Amino acid sequence: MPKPTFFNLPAQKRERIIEAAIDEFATHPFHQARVTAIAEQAGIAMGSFYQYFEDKKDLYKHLMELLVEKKLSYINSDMIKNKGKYSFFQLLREVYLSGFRFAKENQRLLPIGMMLANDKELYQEIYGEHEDRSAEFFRDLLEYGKEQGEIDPAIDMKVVAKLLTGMTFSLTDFIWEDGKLDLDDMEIIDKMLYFIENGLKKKE
Amino acid sequence: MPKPTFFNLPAQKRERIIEAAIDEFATHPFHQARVTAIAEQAGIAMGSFYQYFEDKKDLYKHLMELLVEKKLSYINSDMIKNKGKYSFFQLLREVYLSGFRFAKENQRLLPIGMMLANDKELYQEIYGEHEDRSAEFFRDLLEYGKEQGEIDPAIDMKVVAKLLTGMTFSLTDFIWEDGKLDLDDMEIIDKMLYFIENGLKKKE
Amino acid sequence: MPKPTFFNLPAQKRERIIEAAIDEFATHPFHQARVTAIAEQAGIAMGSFYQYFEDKKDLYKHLMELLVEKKLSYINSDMIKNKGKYSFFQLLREVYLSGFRFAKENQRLLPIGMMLANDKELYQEIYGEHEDRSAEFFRDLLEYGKEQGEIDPAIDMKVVAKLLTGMTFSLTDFIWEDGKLDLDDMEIIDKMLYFIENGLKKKE
Amino acid sequence: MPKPTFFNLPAQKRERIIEAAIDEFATHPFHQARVTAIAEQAGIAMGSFYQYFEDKKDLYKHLMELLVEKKLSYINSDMIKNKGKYSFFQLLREVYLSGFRFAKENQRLLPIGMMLANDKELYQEIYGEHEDRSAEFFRDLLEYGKEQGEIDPAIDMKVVAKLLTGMTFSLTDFIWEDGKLDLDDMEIIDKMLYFIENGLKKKE
DNA sequence: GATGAATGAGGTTTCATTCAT
DNA sequence: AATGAATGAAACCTCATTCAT
Repeated sequence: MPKPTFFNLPAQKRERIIEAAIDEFATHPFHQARVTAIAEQAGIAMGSFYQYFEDKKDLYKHLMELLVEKKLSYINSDMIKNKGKYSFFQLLREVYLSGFRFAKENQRLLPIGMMLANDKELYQEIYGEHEDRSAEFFRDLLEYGKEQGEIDPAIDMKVVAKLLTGMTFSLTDFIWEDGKLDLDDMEIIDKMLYFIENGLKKKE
Repeated sequence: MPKPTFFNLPAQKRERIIEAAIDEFATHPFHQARVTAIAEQAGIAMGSFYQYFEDKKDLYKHLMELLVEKKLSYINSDMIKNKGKYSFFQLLREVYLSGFRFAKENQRLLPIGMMLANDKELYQEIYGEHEDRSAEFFRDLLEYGKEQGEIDPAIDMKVVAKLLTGMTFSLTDFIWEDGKLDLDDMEIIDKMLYFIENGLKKKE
Repeated sequence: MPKPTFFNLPAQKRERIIEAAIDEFATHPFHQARVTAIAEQAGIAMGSFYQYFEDKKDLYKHLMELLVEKKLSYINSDMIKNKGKYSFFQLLREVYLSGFRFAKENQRLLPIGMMLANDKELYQEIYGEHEDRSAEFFRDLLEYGKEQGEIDPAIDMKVVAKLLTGMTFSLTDFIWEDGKLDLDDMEIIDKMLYFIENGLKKKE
Repeated sequence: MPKPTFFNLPAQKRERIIEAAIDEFATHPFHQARVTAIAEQAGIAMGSFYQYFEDKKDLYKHLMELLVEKKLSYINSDMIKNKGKYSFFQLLREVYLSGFRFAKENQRLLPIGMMLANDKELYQEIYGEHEDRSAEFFRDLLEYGKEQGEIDPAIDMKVVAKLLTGMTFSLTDFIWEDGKLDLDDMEIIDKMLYFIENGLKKKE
């Protein structure tokens, strides 16, 4: 929760600060990231920084919120809201697709999330104890697929929810290690789904 | 590479140092880990540390090598060497099983690998540019499965290799977040393989 | 000296500022006291503060003057003015009594004076080089007592003046450490004077 | 409690540090005193300071202990131990005399104690809640005087103990404001005691 | 006159690494 | 080879004061 001062800032300046922060946090793990560098790069005085934010962590948390918000905006929420009209596999495709699109268009942001994911101590401070949101999301989705009778009942929901989560990370990795793959978005997603679909769908 | 002095140390002392290092690196990201803490915990003088290692990173690299070595020792290498006698899915099962066993018996080590995986800067310094060993390994394995005619030819090797890698991370996560799953080892692995097998195997 | 702006302020606002200042200076030594805290508590903007006062010290000095003024108002000035009609010991009693009453009714203010008394650097800046007003006051009083023939001529004026001063501090301390003494005002004063009187009065 | 490192230092260096600390703390209230200044003046690196002391407060506490220790060494402990052989007033004289001697020979140290006495917050952190040691000491002494039948029974012990304490402060003040008094030590003490003795002694 | 953002010097503390014994 | 003290570059953060509206 940045201080009110921050939100009263002219949008342009606010943006400059956020950009600078992203640059720094994307290239350095939290404890290695320097407030000084951010202030400098944003063109503000050290003192001003602390007029906007409680401290380094405060800015970091804010950044995380922005990212989540941004990521959510990539999901075709129409589709999700009207679940009923779509098959489980269509929905899954949409989810992966949006994740992929987001990652592709915001490559700079990827490391930040990745780093946080691995600094458990920090992660807890920010999101509290509560468990992996991603896995939870997939479990709901799977549950839906089951209800629709699209999923092989022999499948273990818990295990697969976790696996699907792991796969999104793999997806991100493709982009991160960029250039090593010459397929276009749809293709990757479809190849992936082909595999998943076969793995999950009800056998007749 | 640690200095010769290190290897001349009585095994017991060497071990104490390694243990101390593991403790520290398992609980703190590289830059946050303190050499002082390691030396203290190992019961050696600060000065001695630098008689054994070039610097902090030197010790870290060494640690990584030890871990890889240890992990490899968990693989039923017999099976792998005599690939020919086994089906692709049997081999895959063996791979996951050994990975799982290692993780379960060395929970303390998991965070270290995880953290490294996400500090790309550090990762490169240690492993150079060369790409993900894990994915490479799976691609070889998949290739073998294809040759054996066990895998659906419509499957994209590159993509799936990456996915299989991602899944091993998910596996590790199960253990890390410990206690949240009430299945025993085999069961988890088998549920996972059931999904994978359906996804990959040749349709008739 | 506060700027004219300050004195043009509506009395109520002026008071709010003074109260806030007292609160801050009573709980923190001068250098530790924060202008920000005062402004905040008084409900004025940081910038306004500097429209009223030259700087932190300016406000502080002003505060001191107010306190002295307030303290003086506790003395039964009638009695002092008409010295001639009273015995030295009656006057002394009056002096201690008024000091005590002031302290008791303005406990909040005590620490401020105490702190200043011990920050010589600050003290000088405020009161200049000139010596302890309190001791001076007592010396005059003693002189009077001597003239009246009430005081043992063997007594050294300078020394005792200082001692009487020290005693007023002790008095203040009683109140500060509040509750540790179960006598009422008069009683304390009288017990104290009993001692002093015996110490000073002319032997026959 | 400075770190062991500090006590392992060559006496000379240790002393240089202590001297530097005294210089700084004698001229600035605790929060205003700068570690940098101390290190510089002592001729050690900033880092070294923190190898010797936990932090600024750690050094400060240590200093206080040294001072108390030093002050105690000024008391003619023989006399105190063999109370029985001396009259109350002789003992009192000894106490004031030693306090005076200490103050006179360690003028530099006086402000430190004074400042601490008025930073209640700090005082508590160092000496805990427990009440004024000085007053306690005098109460014991007075009790002794009473038992010996030397003190006017009408005297209130609590009140006078506090007053005697206040007087020691006055004494210190004489020295602090140095040069303003042209009597020699004994004389001051004796003049003071003359007053006190008359105040306290049993009337016949 | 009022506001509140902007500034930046300055302070404490941490820690990897070097040095001298 | 072992020790442990010495070093000093940063890093974060605070706050009195100035500035621009």
